[in-house]
Amino acid sequence: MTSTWQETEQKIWAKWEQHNCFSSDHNPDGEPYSIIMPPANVTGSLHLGHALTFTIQDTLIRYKRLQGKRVLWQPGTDHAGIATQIIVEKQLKQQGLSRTDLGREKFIEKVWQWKEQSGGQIINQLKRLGASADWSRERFTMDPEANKAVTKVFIDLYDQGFIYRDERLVNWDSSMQSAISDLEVTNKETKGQFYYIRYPLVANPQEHVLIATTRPETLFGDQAIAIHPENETLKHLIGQQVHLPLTDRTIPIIADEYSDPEKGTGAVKITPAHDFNDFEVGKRHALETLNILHKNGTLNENVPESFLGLTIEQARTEVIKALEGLSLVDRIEEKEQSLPISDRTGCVIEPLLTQQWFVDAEKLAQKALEAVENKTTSFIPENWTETYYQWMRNIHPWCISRQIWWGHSIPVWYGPNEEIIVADSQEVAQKLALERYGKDLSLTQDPDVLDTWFSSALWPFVTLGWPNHTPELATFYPTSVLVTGCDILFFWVARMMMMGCQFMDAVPFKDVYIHALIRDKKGQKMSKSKGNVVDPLDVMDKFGTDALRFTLTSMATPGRDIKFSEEKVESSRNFVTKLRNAARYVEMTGAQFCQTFNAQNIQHPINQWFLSELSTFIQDITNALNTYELNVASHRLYHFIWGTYCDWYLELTKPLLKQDAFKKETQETLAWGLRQILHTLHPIMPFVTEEIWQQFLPDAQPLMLSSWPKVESIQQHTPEIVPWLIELIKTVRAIKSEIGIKPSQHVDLIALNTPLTNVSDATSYLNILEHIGRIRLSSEATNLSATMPVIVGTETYHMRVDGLVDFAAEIARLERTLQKRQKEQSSLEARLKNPNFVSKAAPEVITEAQESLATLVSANEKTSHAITALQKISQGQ
RNA sequence: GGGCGUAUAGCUCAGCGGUAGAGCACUACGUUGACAUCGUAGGGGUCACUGGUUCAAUCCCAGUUACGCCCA
Repeated sequence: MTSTWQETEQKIWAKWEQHNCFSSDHNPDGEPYSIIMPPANVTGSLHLGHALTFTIQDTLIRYKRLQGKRVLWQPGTDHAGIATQIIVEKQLKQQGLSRTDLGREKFIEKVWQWKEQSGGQIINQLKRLGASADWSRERFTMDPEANKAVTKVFIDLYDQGFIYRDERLVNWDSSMQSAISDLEVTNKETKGQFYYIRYPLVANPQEHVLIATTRPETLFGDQAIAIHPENETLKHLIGQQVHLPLTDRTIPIIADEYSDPEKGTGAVKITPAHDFNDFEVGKRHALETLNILHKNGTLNENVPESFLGLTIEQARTEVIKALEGLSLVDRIEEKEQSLPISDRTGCVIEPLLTQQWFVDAEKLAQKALEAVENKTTSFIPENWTETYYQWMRNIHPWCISRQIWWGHSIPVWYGPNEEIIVADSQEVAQKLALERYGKDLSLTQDPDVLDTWFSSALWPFVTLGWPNHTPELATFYPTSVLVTGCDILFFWVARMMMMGCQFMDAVPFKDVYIHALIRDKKGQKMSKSKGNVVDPLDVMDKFGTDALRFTLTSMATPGRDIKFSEEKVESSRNFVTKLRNAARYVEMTGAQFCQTFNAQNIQHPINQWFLSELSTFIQDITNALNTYELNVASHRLYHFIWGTYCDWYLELTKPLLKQDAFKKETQETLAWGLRQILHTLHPIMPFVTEEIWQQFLPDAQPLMLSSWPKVESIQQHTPEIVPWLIELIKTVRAIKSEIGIKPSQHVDLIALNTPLTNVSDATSYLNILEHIGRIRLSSEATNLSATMPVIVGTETYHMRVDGLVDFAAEIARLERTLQKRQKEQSSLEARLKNPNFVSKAAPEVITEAQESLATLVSANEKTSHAITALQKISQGQ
């Protein structure tokens, strides 16, 4: 049973492909609607987060396609520089090789080979999920066209002064030996030691300044001791020199507000080349930067020889040992400290002074910031706007160079004295050099590559053909909406905004829909190390893709994380089954999907009632999808299909179909209703809806290319008799259940005054009551003392009960109802008696209150009477 | 330190200025020709706490408590 999903889904997918359903050429005259798919990481495989984000996108795309829009969902993959390089390097390592053994060119070749063979499996997984992107337009961030665009962007930004090279502190991952983004560093709280060290004063070596540090090994790079200028106990030392232990250097004691008198000893060592804060202090006081680390994280020649080549950990132990030998360690305390860890390799990040390329993000951010301020681009939910502002207004220079091999090369060549020549090829660079220096020079290209996000930032327009002026670019840019999780808001969204505003002079998307993140059942983040990862492919195998998709959309409430559990998917799977069974019923009645249905011609109130329910339903779904409320849409679909369509309408049609006069129109309404359900459910559950569609219309064009229902063409008239009928059946069922009569047992209902008296086709209702409610209406006068009261609205009917009946249970039930309603009644009465309410509340609120009070009073009277009557009967027994 | 958020039924979560809803779980009954992956009926909540605004607060405002996420 469970293994059949995959097969059915594959067949449907094949049919879609056969009909070229994914192409963006459909509806050529429609209004353009486009979504850029966040490029999936080539190294990735589908996880639940992907499943959520791509289900949302696919739902929107399918919805808009049905609405007749000209849609483009642009797919692709991302070369994921660091991640991919790490994977390929690992593979090499298994063969006992390193990338340097291969050399750069051979290594890159290997990466391409890997990409062709095992990269991009996620694309097939996305197809399994039903993603209806225009797969013929699939792009890769390392495509030659993309590379040209990246190069052009670099050169243009350089020429316009947005890109510069500088020696600065960067986050250095010493296992990878590359700079990484601040966004790829996580600070982790760990237990560490706080070392109190004495630095002897030059003027009087017997006296010391006590400093506290978590990083004693960086002492060799110290350039000063800082004391807060208003630190009463220590400020007399400012201006003196101290002897830097273990070296023959002396360093000054300076005044700087960075030193917090409350923290540590109030005196803090300043190591500009190895701490971001110290770097700033150093700049303020024109201190030198002395780098003491090799690129692999060991100590370099700027430290005494005995420490040379030690790792940081070793150096820490050795430095403390040496200082203890000199009696310069005052004490060591345990201390919580936050340790910067590389998200990529898990190793400790060192701030390291290196030459890197930077984007002046502050300058580039201006237009991107304004675009959100003036609502050219809006965030959904809105509160992300504040987070975006916060980051954009405090943005740091963006370090875009990486010391790895896999990625877009930096289009820069260096002349003899590291003179910079920016050009899109070696030839051009040589030519420029010749022009500039008047002679042929040997140039070397910058060995670094660009941050992967630099190229992804261009994705919205590069995938559409930029820098060429393609028709796609003209049609689909700016894109309609970007759908993504909040975790890449800064990495990607902000940067696309910057690049789009800069190079297209227009925002890359009008809306940014930020959805929740997925957690496990207990609300914890899913991670391989915790072993709580749920594989969406397993879920799809077990419950079907539609069930997974429906689960995800029904839980996609903006601004709230999703706790994922299998039980929910199970319940969605049951929903799929329910729909299948309903379709089977419709088929069994002989109903067919016909093109000529006209809702206005439908005569029977049951069918009219259903059509009117259907029309508000479609309106609701349309509204919900228009406002990205996929959870609202899902719930409405669930309750309409299960509750209104299956539980009531289908049941009501059973007796109706037996009547020749209404058989045909009932069949038609039934089938047409199902058809509208398929259209509206299709964006969320594409497979089962398509399957049923083709069951009814095997030769038609796929449901995927059909059209969204129009509410105007549906009858809006609501016959009141149907709610009365439903209410009557429900009440009788409740009474039966309460007093222990089997649901299947027929009962007589003495009803003198019903809406049926004025209806021409009363037979059909009597049939319904008989078949669905097991109720026979009777107007025979009878001894009311052997009956149960049945209150429907403001009328009381009498149910004849023979044999053993539990009057007490019914009295209790009625009393429960009465109690609840009386509470409501008195609250309404109190409100209406309150002069403030009557004078201040809105007139329609007052009218509404008066009306509901009147209804309540009447119903409560009926109920009280019924209770009294029952009490009398039971006493008389 | 700055920003954002959450607290509603046993669980997971909707909702909203007019005293509460769903799914799952639970209880009872049930094969009426779509469906037991089901049907019918039912039990279950001081809407975290304290103030304020209002004719009216679960909802708006302020504070408190607890928990989460992001940035520094």
